Amino acid sequence: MGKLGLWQSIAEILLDDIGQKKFKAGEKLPTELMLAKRFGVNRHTVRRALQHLAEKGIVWSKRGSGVYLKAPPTEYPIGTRVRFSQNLTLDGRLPTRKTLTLEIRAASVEERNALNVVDNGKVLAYSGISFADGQPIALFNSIFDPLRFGRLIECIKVNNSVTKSLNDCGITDYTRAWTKITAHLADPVKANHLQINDGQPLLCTTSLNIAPDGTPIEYGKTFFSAEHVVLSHSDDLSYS
Amino acid sequence: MGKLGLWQSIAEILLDDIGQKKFKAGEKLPTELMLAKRFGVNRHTVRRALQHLAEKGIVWSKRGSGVYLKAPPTEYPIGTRVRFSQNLTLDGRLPTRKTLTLEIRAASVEERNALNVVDNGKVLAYSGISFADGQPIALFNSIFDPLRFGRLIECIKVNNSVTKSLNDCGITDYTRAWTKITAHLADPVKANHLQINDGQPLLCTTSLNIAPDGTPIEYGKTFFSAEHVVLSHSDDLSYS
DNA sequence: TAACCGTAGACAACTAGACAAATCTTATTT
DNA sequence: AAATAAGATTTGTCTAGTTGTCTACGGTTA
Repeated sequence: MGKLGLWQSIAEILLDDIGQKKFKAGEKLPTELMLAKRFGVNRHTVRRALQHLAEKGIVWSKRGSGVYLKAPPTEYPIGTRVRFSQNLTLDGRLPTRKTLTLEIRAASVEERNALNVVDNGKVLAYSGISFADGQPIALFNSIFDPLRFGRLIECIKVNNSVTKSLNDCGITDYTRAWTKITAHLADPVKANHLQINDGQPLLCTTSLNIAPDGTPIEYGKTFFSAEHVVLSHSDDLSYS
Repeated sequence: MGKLGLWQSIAEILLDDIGQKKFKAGEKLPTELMLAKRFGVNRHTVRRALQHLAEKGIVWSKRGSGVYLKAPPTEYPIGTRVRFSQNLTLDGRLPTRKTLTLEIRAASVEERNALNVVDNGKVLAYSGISFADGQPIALFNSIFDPLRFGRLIECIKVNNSVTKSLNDCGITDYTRAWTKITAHLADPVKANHLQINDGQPLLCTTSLNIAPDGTPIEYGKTFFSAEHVVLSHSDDLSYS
């Protein structure tokens, strides 16, 4: 039966260290060279051990920066109670978001078609990263009509919540008109943001939210890390 | 199709933005620091991307001032690959299908939990490939209770239709209780069946169909080629 | 032999920080 | 109102540290 390879032993020791909480979640591990010196092996051997941990989703490495301990690999079923017709909200976990862009800019063709309003070709674009318990799980991109929701920029800066900000702009209710779901491979930039390896699968939802009177409100595109998210849907839920 | 570096991806995204006319000609682009924050990378990486665009004569930079868009943006080719739109509530039920397996076998844990019936641990498993226009679109896998639907094997062989066969077994109506959507990478076997490269993304739906009285009928798992399929969902569709 | 493991080195890609040079903004002075 | 000065911003350049990838080589094992 198997004698343990050197790198497997190292992986186990590292796992042990992690289990004993010698490293905090999200923190940087010692560099490969330091680990190599500590274990008295070649850097490549350490790399192999780290690669193993990365495949198990325990650590995540950022080129030029270091290897980081991932937030606990909790399952993120986006609950069975999620209503597809509304924005997906994470319950039970601490949802946070980080803004990447929040600006009024020219609309792309796609955006122009979705929100047919757009008069002078400008849209309000809000993009960022969604976290659950500190783990990035999605890249979102929301497009609004700046004429109706110009105030939204300031509101979002304060509230950090779209629903609440829309409320401040007089939209008390909106519903999901449709959702399209596709899958893609993560490009390097998205992978970097989501702290996954590039080439990993992403779930992509494209959707349109409309007001009760049918006018489009928000055109959104969201990329979920398939590793962390399961989209679920039930027919017999009531959409209010 | 080599792997893209980070800066190459960023250059591509910027090119995309320019093509989509998100920046006007002669206008200043966001500063390197802003772009770095947006893409979640170091300023130097952004600089590399900008340098590339500068070499292509698309932008020019002025020290102390900023980076400016030079050429009038060329219209971006709206790359719309024609894709199959598949409604979420109608799984894998596509024009032609090819049977891979049709047998009664031991149930997996997952299947046992889904169809809580299963007494002696056996299930009726029906798997195959769905085609559209000769193009393989999805790999489906349906699980039934063999006690209730033992005759299904013969029916399916004749009908080549699940709905019709269930009808022959006395099930005139059934509805989708829930659907879970995930994304995975194609393993070599699945890739081969779907005639795509392995490592390509797959959309995976797991679902349960139930009878009007709530008893589970079919537990299904379908892998769609993300390259060819878009799952879509609208609230205002009538499911009948 | 063939496959695998570990060592070794070189280079590329990315991060990080510091500083210089050019420009822009703003306040102050004339 | 115009010119000037000071400070902040922005791009250019440099050095250093870290991870990713590639090639090569020897030893062990099946």
